[in-house]
Amino acid sequence: MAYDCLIFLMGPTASGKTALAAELSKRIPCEIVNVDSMLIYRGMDIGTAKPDASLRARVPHHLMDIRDPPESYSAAAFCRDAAAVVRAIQGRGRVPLLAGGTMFYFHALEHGLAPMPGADPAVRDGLDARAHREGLQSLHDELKRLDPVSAARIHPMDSQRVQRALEVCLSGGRPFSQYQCGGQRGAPPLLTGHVQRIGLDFSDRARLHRQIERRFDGMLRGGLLDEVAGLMLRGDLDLSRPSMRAVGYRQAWRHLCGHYGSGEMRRRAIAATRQLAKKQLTWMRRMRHLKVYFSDRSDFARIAAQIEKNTGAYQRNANG
RNA sequence: GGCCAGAUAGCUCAGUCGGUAGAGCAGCGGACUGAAAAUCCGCGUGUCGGUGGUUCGAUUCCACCUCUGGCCA
Repeated sequence: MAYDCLIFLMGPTASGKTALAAELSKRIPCEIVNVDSMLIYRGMDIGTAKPDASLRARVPHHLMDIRDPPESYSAAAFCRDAAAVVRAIQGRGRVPLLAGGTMFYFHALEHGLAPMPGADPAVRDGLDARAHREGLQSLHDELKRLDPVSAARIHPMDSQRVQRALEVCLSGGRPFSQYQCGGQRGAPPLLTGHVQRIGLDFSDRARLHRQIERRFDGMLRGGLLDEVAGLMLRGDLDLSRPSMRAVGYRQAWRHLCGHYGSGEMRRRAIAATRQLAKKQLTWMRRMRHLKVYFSDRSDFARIAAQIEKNTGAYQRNANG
């Protein structure tokens, strides 16, 4: 037997994705594929609320602990990795359970990324230096010359998008916007099979906020500061690395450097987590065919049973 | 008990020579094509501590009261 389907499980931070994934894995022969840009890092366990060893021993987890903290990753790399892993899981006759909170990765997986030049560290460094010297407006002015369509769409102060667009123009020789339009038309879909999209949220924002606060305090008790102190001791990290911009890690890092006290660190980290959750919810609101459950009003066993039933409908003979 | 300072947005505070007020942070909404836990855009949410007085009009001036700091006893 095999399954011609896969499950997306998404939700803001602290909404209970891991708990529901654990419940699902008891009922459905599945393997979990991480869809979170921070769970990919080895040695970042406490602040990312990585699934514990017992769950990872019971159910195979993919795309977790695949990078060292000084390295970077990307949506495109994720799409390639995830597509391969999903095919392999389907080949083993199991259901891929894609779970995480990086909504851009879910979006890229479903809608594809137009083929175009990838990130080029040398070009980025050059653009960073230029932005520092001449200001962001100057970069945007140059984008206006090279790619007026993108310049009109990207706000001059949006440093990362201005730089990315310029990076593509400079290293690809064609305007960024030209790669974008139509790029994904001819590309084959990354995934095959019916997708069940499950979202988690709280019935009211204040409850999510309380949960975020409780969870961060738990991380502090669990040794978050020791974890970050250990990362600092490596000597090959700084706050410009994507991994060290992670919510909680960034504030702990600054606290350990003496920028502010522990109370201020806690306050800022919790606020940053709330802001992250809010942005995740903004993505979720415009996702189509998403079945959203309220974590604070739901019985995860019951949800899992419902999803198990839906999944059964996509079971087929392996030779059929 | 006396004196002084303060009381304005959820928090920290600015301001109004008398015409009902604005910053930062927090919050809310949005964008998102190889950094996405990133990077941006938009929005001020208010018995100006209470009661009275002066005034056409008081958050602003005056008196008293309450509370919070500080100093003196």
